[in-house]
Amino acid sequence: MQHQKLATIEDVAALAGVSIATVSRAINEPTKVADETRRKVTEAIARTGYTTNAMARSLRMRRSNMILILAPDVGDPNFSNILVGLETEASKRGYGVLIGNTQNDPARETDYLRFISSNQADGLILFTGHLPYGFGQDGTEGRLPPMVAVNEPVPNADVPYVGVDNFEGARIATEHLISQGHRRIAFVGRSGAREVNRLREEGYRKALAGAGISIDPRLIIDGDGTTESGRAAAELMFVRDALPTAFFCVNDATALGVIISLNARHYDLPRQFSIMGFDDISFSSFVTPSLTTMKQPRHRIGEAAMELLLELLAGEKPHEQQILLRAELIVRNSVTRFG
Amino acid sequence: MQHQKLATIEDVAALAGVSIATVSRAINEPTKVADETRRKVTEAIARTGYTTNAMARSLRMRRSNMILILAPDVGDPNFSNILVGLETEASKRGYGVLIGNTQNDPARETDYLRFISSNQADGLILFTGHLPYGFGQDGTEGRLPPMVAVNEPVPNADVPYVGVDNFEGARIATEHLISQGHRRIAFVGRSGAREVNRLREEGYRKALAGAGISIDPRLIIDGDGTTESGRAAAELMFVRDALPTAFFCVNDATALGVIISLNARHYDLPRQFSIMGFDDISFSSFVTPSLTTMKQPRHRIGEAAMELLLELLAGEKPHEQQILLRAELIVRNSVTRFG
DNA sequence: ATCATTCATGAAAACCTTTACATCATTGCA
DNA sequence: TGCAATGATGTAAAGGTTTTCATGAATGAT
Repeated sequence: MQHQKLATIEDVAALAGVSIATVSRAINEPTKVADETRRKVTEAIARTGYTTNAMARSLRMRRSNMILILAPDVGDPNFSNILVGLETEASKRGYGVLIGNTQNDPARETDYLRFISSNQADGLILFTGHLPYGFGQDGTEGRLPPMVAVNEPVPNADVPYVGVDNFEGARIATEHLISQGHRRIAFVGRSGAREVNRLREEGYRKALAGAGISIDPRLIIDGDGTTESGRAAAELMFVRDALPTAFFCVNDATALGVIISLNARHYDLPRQFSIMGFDDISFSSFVTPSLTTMKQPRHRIGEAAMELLLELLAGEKPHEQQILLRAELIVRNSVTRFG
Repeated sequence: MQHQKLATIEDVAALAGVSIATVSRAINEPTKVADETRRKVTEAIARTGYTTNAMARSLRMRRSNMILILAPDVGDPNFSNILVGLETEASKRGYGVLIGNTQNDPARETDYLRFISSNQADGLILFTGHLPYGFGQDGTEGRLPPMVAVNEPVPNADVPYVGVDNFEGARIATEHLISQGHRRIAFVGRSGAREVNRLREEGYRKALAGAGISIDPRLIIDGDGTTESGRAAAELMFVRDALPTAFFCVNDATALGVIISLNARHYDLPRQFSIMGFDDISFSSFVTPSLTTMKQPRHRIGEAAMELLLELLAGEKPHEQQILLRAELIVRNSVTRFG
């Protein structure tokens, strides 16, 4: 350990000729200390290069000023942009962020809980859509640490949630297609398992109902949100021979799959088919045709979630149990007028 | 603070009828304790739900088992994939990772150093390409904490480095173009500032020299690695009217810009121009034409860097001061035979 | 002048571990 | 049997803060 011994609060106290209590106060509650003493302390700190030992402080105060972020896939671009918002807000308030990549592995989820139970983290941001395995079981219910769910809500547990308004966004997206004259609109990416997909499907249905368009079940295709599932879904439509004039895809990754499939079949996009995505991930503007989609305010989502969590940590009752941010329609080239 | 008071080592000791020292040993050095006592302790731990307080332990042991990762842009896809490797390896060895988004802001970099100086992190992974502002100045040189640079080497400081072999990768990429019959090959993305760009340009030059092709300075264009810079570079070539048959781009983002520009001018790719990238970021396979590129072993880079850092922390001399991993040629559709 | 407040400071406890050292019992060997 | 060596456990110190409570000085009011 090359790290030579660091100055402690005692060194500062000695140099300033005061007690350690005074030094501590001079740092944390400057008004409670006489001007002159404060000056001496400040100088002593500068001279010794003192910086307070976070471990000792955390031990004493029983809080670490750390937030644990649990995500199934840290590499996911949708995640990493929200992370920026989370980190920005946390660091602004003096908190650090610890990240845990769970890969949906129960063992890893449980393992990460040690950060909470050992006081290494004060709160939790959850991207997983469920309580970490090991929580909420065996009556430990009451002990849940402060936490906020992002992106995927947590069913059957009242965990505050921050995310985009999927229902409303999907409705707007579908209405945009309708406004362009489309009436046979497919929904690609139905899923019983994922809440997000379900909400987007609801929005889609709502828009169609609102326009008096009846739903053709053959135009609703399952998918898990991957590019591959989008490709497969498009292929399936050709097999079934029930074709839409527009595809509303549950997310951009899926939309990309649809585009790849249609391009491979040498259709002229968007003249022959319109495609609408959801998310606005980075490459959506680069695909050909560039993707018309609903943009998630990712940075803002991260900020809002962290704000909410910090409120919780401060002991305040959260303003609201759920914050839904609006998605914004981004018009590019993949949707065009029909008829 | 709903968190009811947690069990301490004393509670366990009392329940097991032993001293706290014995409990500590039973946990950390099980062999040093009699079988029977160990059993009693284990049971007491289970009964109390005890988990050791990381703060107290860290305070005492003067190490936090945390690694701080400093990156200019946490949202960057190239970063986030390496992060997965870093995190995987760290968590395997019982370390947590703390992330700091510096945005190249000196103030933020300095701020993050408090994690190091306050013992909240034992080591540092650096993506920034330079020592954090506030380090290495004023003779504090000797105090540098254990750290490893990733992606961007740190000039003028012997910081161990892990990254892809940019020179060799660029050479292989360029040779691939040459092998396809290209002789007028542009290099897009020269930069005086970025070491990575410089190395890739060197590899490019080496390959041309090796094939006895003289370099046309008009085919070497500046760029900062963004998609926009790629677009601008392509446009510039048309203005200059010195056209290549193939573009070797310093990275995939740049290549994408070139493709966008050429597509906009309605060239038939790859028939009229070949494009080669570097990095293999996620959307490279989805662009039209899909991008032939050099794939960075991102996950492996993360793992190797973390391994190296943990070795350093364990006090071992690192095997090597620099680990260069090979980039792999990924052949897709953007490069085709010329002539 | 007296007394109650207020203000600035200090002493010491508490936060929860790990570990050096001491103690005592047991074992092994001559 | 006697003594050294080994093994298991306990006591107490140390790690560096924050904060309660006590103390004493200074201020203000009567």
